[in-house]
Amino acid sequence: MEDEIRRKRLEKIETIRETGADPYGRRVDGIEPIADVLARFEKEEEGVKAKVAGRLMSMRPHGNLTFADLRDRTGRIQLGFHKKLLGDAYAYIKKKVIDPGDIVTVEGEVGRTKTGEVTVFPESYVLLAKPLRPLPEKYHGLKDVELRSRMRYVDLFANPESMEVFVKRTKIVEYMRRHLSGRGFLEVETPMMQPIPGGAAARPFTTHHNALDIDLFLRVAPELYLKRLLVGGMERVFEINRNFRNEGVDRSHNPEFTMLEVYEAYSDYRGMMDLTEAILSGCAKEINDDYRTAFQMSSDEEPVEIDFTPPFARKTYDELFEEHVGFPRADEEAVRKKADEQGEDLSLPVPVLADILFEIFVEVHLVQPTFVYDYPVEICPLTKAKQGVPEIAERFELFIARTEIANAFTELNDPVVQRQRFEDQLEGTGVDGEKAGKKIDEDFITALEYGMPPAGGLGIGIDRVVMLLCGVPNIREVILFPLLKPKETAETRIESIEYGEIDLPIDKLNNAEEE
RNA sequence: GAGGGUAUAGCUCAGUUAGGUAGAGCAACUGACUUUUAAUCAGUAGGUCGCAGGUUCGAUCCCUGCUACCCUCACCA
Repeated sequence: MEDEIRRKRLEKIETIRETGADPYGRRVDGIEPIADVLARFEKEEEGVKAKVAGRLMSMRPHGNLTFADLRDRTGRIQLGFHKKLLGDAYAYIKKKVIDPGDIVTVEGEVGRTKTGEVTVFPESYVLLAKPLRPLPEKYHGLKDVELRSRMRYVDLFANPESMEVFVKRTKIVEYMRRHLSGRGFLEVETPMMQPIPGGAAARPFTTHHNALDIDLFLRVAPELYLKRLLVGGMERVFEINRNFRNEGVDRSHNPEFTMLEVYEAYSDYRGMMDLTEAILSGCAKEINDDYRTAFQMSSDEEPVEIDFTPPFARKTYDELFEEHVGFPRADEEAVRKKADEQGEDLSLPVPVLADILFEIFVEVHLVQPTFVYDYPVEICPLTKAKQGVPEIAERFELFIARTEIANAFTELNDPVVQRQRFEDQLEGTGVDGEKAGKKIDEDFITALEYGMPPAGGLGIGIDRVVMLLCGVPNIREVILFPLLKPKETAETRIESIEYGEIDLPIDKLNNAEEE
């Protein structure tokens, strides 16, 4: 069937070529965005001419008049192809040489139909691209979640609500850039390929540089490089870019994801809290024109209203612990007992056990934006301790809809303490064999030894912010091309075999060139 | 990594109650139609029922394995 459609379309392409026209056109000048045409018509109404281009989305023929929808990036407008206006050229529309899905440009007068719909009545049209494949169902669109991700190019034009999410994503990132630039922050780019992966406790992807013959890691965080920039005197920096973590994939985790990291010299975690609140509330207001947004946290729950109106709730880690676990975190016996009831490994340090309890009993309650601050120092190796309170780290995490959205610290700038923390961390990871072979980033320590100003550091997970502000429950819906396993078909199998065969000669060729 | 679910026409979905090789709408094709907007009307065509085995006289349906995706959990942001 699909082949039959393809064959028919190829025949149509031949028909078009026989007339001397090119079914795959070229540059078109003087195109007006559809939204502008509609706005202009609202004002003038009389004698408005328009030249628009886009994809034909639906065609409704009535003999010598055919209505169609034309869509471009700015909107949709109705076209009324009329034999009286088009003459012989109308035959190609009547004979369906022009199909829904075709990309065309039309020029003509704008008017209203009987029903009052603003419509361009083309006096001429030019075919610019002829699809060989049929459009998805015009009413339901492309529903299949897998197909939508794999064929995002179809999803985008078939499902306006999908397009809307990605446009919003861009606007969210734009807003953040603008907001930070306005405060004098410089956007920078730091290495994605790092010899020592640092800045987060996550398993990295490994790769290899052939010419240098060194192993490299895709970064799990830009943190240690951004702090080097603080040493260098770039006092306010941020980066919005990809991080890579070689871990599980689920509805809130993609192996590559986008983080905003911000560092501000002479500030601290309190400053970062204010900044986070300003960025996120401003973003919500700008994107949705409302501080509130509806979000469905899991498939078996009703959507809840998340309210980004500042100020966000601010509660200490210990305060929330006692409130929801039922006893003070300092009560080590109670912590061990409760952890045991949960079947946790009691050989773990008490602060770690307490943190597990925190995750189980507290996080489910953190639905509205809530800053959780003043963490136990044991679970925050890169953080500066609170003045006069050595067991508390100056750190906060922002939770929204039970999910960690932001994470911030008062940065440690004492090179001796930093080295000690790194070493402790290496020792402490003996439990987890995966992390064996981790190294201390000596160059980062060296940088600190040149003096890093006291600073606040902040990380915000962009994908998750987009999920919240767009009311989308799955991270794949906010990433244009999320990672999917290649679909194994007979075709792809043959391709991989062919690659295997040509791989060798290419290798030999390269070696020959080197010598 | 564990458990549950889904896979039928290009798309959206029925269905085979209990095994006898499938159906609608849209899209396509032919025709009618000058104001529709999920256009309408008449007709035509389109399927290896995810892949590979097994049971059976016979499997899209039952069984086993595999693949992809979704959900829940674990790890993580």
